[in-house]
Amino acid sequence: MWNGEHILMLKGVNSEGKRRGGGFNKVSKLSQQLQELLGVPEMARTEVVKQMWVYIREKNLQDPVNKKNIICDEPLHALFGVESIDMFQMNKALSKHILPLDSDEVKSTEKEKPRKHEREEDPDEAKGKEKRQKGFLAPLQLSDALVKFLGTGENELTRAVVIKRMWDYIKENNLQDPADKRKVICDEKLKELFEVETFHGFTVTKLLAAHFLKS
DNA sequence: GTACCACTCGCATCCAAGTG
DNA sequence: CACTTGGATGCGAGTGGTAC
Repeated sequence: MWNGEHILMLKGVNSEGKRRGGGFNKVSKLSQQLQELLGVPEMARTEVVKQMWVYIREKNLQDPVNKKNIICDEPLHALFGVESIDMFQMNKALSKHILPLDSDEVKSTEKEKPRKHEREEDPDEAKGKEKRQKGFLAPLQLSDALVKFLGTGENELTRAVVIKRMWDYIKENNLQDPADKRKVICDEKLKELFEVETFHGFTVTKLLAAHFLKS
């Protein structure tokens, strides 16, 4: 028979059991109704499904004609708002009752990662002018063309800020290739700046490199 | 020589049970 | 066996000036 190991092998998980962190395994917060049904406030999505099936079999709620169909008893009816539900529909319906822990306030310790904000508020620039930002955070001199393109008059920005602005612009003007959103189709302004028709999202920094002048 | 950090999206991954 | 459904998550892709 197929045991867990075989399945893991099939799934491409190596023998050391190194598994990618799956979103399914993440413990989530349950809605009030689901909490009442299952008796716990938090559970991994996979566990929820499992428990639902335990419950369904206990109560014998499967439609004998079509076992994929589940006849809702009162608690389930309250939960899903329907008389019966297809097993796949149930997964969909369940998602309304499985909430990210984030929505609950800071109960867990580590989940909070306001790294971006921390950095935005990084006081280095405000307080310690003499302490120049380093590496990626160091502001760079922009080419005239890039200054003109950005249209803000700023001639010194960090790489990260420029990249962000670029993507803002790309999205605003809907320049992403719908077939592959990593591809960008240049409009006139971009063509002028980069002198290409299209470019790959990853190469933005490469293209931009020509517009960062060494000081 | 190497780690650092920012940006973006696509993809594989995780699991359950029943059907074809 | 492969396929169906749900969706969050982590990785990987490329770049590069600077500090260690």
